[in-house]
Amino acid sequence: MEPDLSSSSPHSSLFTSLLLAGRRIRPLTQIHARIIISTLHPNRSLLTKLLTLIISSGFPLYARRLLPSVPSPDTFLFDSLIRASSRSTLPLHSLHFYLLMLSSSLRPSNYTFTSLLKACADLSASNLGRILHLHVLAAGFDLDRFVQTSLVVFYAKVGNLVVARKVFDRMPERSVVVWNAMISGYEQNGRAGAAIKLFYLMQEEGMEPDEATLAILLSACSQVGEFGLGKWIHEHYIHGKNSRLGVVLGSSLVNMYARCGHVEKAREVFEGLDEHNVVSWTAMIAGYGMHGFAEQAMELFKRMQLYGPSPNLVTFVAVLSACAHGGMVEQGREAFESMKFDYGLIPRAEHHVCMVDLYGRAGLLAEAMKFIRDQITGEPGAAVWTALLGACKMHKDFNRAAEISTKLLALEPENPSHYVLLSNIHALAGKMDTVEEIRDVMISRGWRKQTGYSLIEINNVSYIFRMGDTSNPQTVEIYQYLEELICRIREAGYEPMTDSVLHELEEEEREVAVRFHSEKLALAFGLLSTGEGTLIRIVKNLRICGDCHLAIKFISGVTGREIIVRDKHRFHHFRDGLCSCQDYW
DNA sequence: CACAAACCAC
Repeated sequence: MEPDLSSSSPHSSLFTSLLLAGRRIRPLTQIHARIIISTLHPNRSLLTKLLTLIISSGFPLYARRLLPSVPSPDTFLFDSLIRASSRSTLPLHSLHFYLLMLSSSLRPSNYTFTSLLKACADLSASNLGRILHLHVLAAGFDLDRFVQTSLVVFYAKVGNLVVARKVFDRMPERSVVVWNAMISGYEQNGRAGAAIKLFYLMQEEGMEPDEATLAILLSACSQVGEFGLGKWIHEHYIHGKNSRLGVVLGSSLVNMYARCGHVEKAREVFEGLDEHNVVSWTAMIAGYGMHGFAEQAMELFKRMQLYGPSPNLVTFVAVLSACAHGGMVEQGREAFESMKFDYGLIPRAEHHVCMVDLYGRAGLLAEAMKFIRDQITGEPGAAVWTALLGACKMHKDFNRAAEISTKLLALEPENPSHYVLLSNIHALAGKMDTVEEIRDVMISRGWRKQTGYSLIEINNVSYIFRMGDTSNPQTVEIYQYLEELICRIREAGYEPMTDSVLHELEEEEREVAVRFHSEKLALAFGLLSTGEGTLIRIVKNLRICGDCHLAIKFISGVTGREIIVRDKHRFHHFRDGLCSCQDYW
């Protein structure tokens, strides 16, 4: 008898049950039982659907046991299993199905490779993906647009931007999706400038950006503080197109405004959204947190708990770090307990780091140690020790610092930033011989310190300053004005903090006096170029140094200007001689 | 016959 697919057939009723069951393992096992006891011939497409759903519900091993019962397996069966695995929480199983597919002498299709490459991308399985690239070539799918796009995504995700770009450049036709993949690849790997440059190329080639392009670009703007472009995207593409602002772009905008220093504008966009989800709430809370506005962050978090969606792990990173930066120890502790007991979330390493930071910044170093002992199962990660070491530096607890740095260097002996931190601590302790030793080690390993720069935007034009910079046409005036400012703040009580700062290897070259640090130059230029009362915004790529922080506090006092500096970690709002970070950073 | 690639918060 021909299989009857009309609504009365038993196969069809099983199919309907499968669709109803969805990705829930219990109803799926019941359907499996019905198939076994029914007198029907096993039906391949029915079993394909069943196995796919079983994998999607997280039981790939169950599916593997069932697989031999599928009659005359075909490419579509394996493609479905590979695809379901690649999107599951256990993407590695897709490789197992691929090997079974090959050993069944079935030819892979272009669909096979898109899923496999996605699995490799998500697993950061760089070698495996490269081998699969060879399989793509051997199977003759290297000209398939979908496969090429997957290759771009894969190479970008594992950080091999050169090869990703090579595949991208060789594509005869590029969809908006592959443009987005390549731009996103740069952005994800910290190459925001390259991402923005590729977007300009995309425009030149007449390719229209879509929502995803804009979301990626807004992230790139956030990363480097390119407020001009971010604002232009908002006005030109989002506002200008008169389309309603969805929650995805809305969250990107909230993040962009906050990370470019416009936290009130971020709030305005947030309030204007028709729809809020956990991402938009989290973006706004994180925005307040990074500016040191812990009260506003906590107020919003309370509102979210009352009227918004359930906070997730990322929300708690934002909440805990806001508490840490605002010195709100008790509220942070409560939030951490609430996360576990009210929301059933299991804290991860990043939450532990926030808690250590919370106690550490507040000077409760013993409490931080106790937290590590009691709350962290297994060996704490390097990030936890880094946070604690930072706290030791802040509170000048050199004995504890020595103990912790031993653990840290044992865990990650090849991380240059640990050596920078250690060198700074020894400099603070006045152990200049050790500072020299550490510096020699860094030089011998060929570790180069990042050079610092500061960006300032005036009348929609960005200006960049490096230490001791003389490239600006107004250099003479800038340096003169800076000297004058320093005289004025010295009269107000400022004392340069040269000794410790000169040894901060991460900061600008120590050969150059602290007074020519890039943020001071940018600030002097900003004050000269703008009128009385204008807010000054500066973006710095590294952390602001202690001396610049002190000097800018005084400058905000003597000039009556409000100054916002974004450094590598957070924002500093200087006003009337004080900073929003409360000297905690 | 069907199935594919990019997209916001730390």
